[in-house]
Amino acid sequence: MPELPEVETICRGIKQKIIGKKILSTKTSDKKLRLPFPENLSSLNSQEIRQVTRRARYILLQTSNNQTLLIHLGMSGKLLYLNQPPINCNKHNHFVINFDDGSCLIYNDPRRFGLVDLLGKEIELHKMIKNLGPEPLSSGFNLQYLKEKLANKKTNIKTAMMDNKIVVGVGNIYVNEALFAAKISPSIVACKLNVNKLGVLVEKIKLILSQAIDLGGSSISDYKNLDGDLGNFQLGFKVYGRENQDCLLCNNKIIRIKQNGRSTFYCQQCQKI
DNA sequence: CGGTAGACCTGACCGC
DNA sequence: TGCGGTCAGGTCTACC
Repeated sequence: MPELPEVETICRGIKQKIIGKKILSTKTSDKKLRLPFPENLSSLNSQEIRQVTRRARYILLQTSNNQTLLIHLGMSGKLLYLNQPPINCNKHNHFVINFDDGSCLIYNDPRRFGLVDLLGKEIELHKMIKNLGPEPLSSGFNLQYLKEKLANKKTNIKTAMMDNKIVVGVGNIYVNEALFAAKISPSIVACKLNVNKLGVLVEKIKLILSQAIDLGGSSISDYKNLDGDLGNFQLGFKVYGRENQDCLLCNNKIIRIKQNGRSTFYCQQCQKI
C-alpha cells in the first residue's frame, strides 16, 4: 500500500474526519506489530485529536495533552475510518481508536510490518524519526544536497534513493518510475552520476511524487469502505510491474532485475546511464 | 565504517 | 484440491 503519496493521501483523508474528535478508548489486538504496542495507550482516553501530520511514511496524530501517536503502515497497512463501530471484526484489525461520537479509526495490517507508538512532544528525538533525511518535496531536497550526499556512495543509484537517510518516502514503485523518467540506469553507481543527471533525478522524483499525490487525492475518496482498495494509482505506471511489456518510448522490452532483494523494472535502451 | 543478506509476517497466485 | 514455490508498496538487525 503505502509509499509517500499514499501515506500523504491517507493523512489528508483522515485529517478532515478526525481533527477535533475526542477519543473514547483504544483497542489493540493480541498480535504484535513490528514493535509491541505502547503500554500507556489509555492516556489517550478523553483526549482530543488536535492535528494530523506526516513525517516520511509516519502518520502523526497529535492530541490535546501533547502526546503524538505515531503510525507506520509497513507494507500492507491501511487506515479505515468508519462512522460506526465495525459490524464484524476483520482478523487483521490490530488497532482501533473509538471516538466519543461512535465513529472509529481502524488500523488494519495483514503482514504486521507496521507499528504504532506513543510519544511526547519531542517527535524529532524519536529513534525512528531522528535519522531521517529530508522530505522529497521540500526545498531541502535539492541538487546541491544530493550531490554532497552521494559523493562517496558506492551503491547503485536505485538503492541509494530508497535509503531513508538520504531522502525519505521514495519507495520501490516511484523510484522505478523516477529513474525511467530521468533516463537513468538503476544499476549505475550513485557517486558516478554526473551533475546534470542528478539534477534531472531530483526534478523527476519531485514531479512523479506530486503527480501521484494529486492522483491519490482523487482516487481515495471514501474511507468507509473496508475493501475499497485504493485502485487508480497503478494506472500511470510506465515501468513498474511491466516486465516483458513494451517500453512506452522505444518499444524495447521492459526487464526486471533484483537489487537488494527488491524488483527493479527498467528499459535498457532508454536508461543506459 | 559502509554495504548487503536476512529477518519480520500473511496472502495471492502460478505450475504441477 | 493441495502443495511448494515465488511474489508483494518497508525497514531494522546482524554480519562481513
